[in-house]
Amino acid sequence: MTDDKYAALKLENQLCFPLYACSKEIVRRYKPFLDELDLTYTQYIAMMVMWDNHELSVKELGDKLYLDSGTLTPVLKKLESKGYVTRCRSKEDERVLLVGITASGMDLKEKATSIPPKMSRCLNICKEEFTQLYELLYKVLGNMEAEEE
Amino acid sequence: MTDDKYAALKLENQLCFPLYACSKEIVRRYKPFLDELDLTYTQYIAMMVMWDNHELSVKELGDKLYLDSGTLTPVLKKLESKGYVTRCRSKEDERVLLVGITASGMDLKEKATSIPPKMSRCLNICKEEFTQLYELLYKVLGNMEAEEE
DNA sequence: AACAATTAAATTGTATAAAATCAAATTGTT
DNA sequence: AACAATTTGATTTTATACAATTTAATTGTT
Repeated sequence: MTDDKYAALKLENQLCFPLYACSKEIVRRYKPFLDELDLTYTQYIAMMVMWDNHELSVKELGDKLYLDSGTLTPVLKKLESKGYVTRCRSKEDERVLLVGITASGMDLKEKATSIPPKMSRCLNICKEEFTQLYELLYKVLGNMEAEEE
Repeated sequence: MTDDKYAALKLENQLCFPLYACSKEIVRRYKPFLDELDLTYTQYIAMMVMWDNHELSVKELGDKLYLDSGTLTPVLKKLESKGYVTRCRSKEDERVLLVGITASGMDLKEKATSIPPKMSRCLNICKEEFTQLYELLYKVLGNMEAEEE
């Protein structure tokens, strides 16, 4: 019964499903912590990139986050309305919209330092498992990107 | 610089991010295959459960898929409109909405058998890595569920 | 210089997701 | 039986996501 012709169509034999479920669950666990900063998960990972890069284009941000302008435009407008980032066209190329971090946005980084340790406790996995999972996920991501050739 | 006080806030040191990105990318890879069946990814995993269970409540379906009625109600109405499932209240308990699979819904299973092998090629990972990743993901899911106590 | 091709964002439309609230039905307690 | 508490699904609201289209700007070619 486990190797019938339909075995590959069972939910419990999928890799995509635990990935999908795990991703959603983790985002859900972040919510109470992120609520304290008044950030959503998408806004949080966007801010993470901004904390490290200070200024970059929507395109560059999208490449790092695997998100396109359809998703990023409203997220960035929200972050702008909260005063964490600025949005202005590049002088060199008017097509490019440069996203810059504000002083207030940099201040938020300090408050955010409490989040990673809280989430670590939530995941409750050891260092070896973290590394294994991390490497496998980036390998799969790499495989898929390579496929686009 | 890698172990400064902000290291844990870098995107490349997160586990959540490759999980989130990987999940989205995989769902995106499914799209062209699922388009042939006129199913979205969420509809596809819902059908997977239906192919195996034939009839169950929205609650039971939600428990299996980690989704609540807010997400499932529109998905199931769509699947009903396509003629793949039926939706009717339980005679024993009128609060319960039973989802049942139709003959047309079962027929779809045959067409869907082509999908798993296509996705396998897309992921391009060996059996050992598949198993490792699978087990790590279910372990994390289990840890998070256990935490709810 | 003229203009086709390309590129970057924004917009539009469809489908998720999750939290919060609501309504109806059922169960437990007295 | 009366009624409070619980359970189930639907609805509403907010925020993603992504495909497809549009607009504006830039680049490449002749």
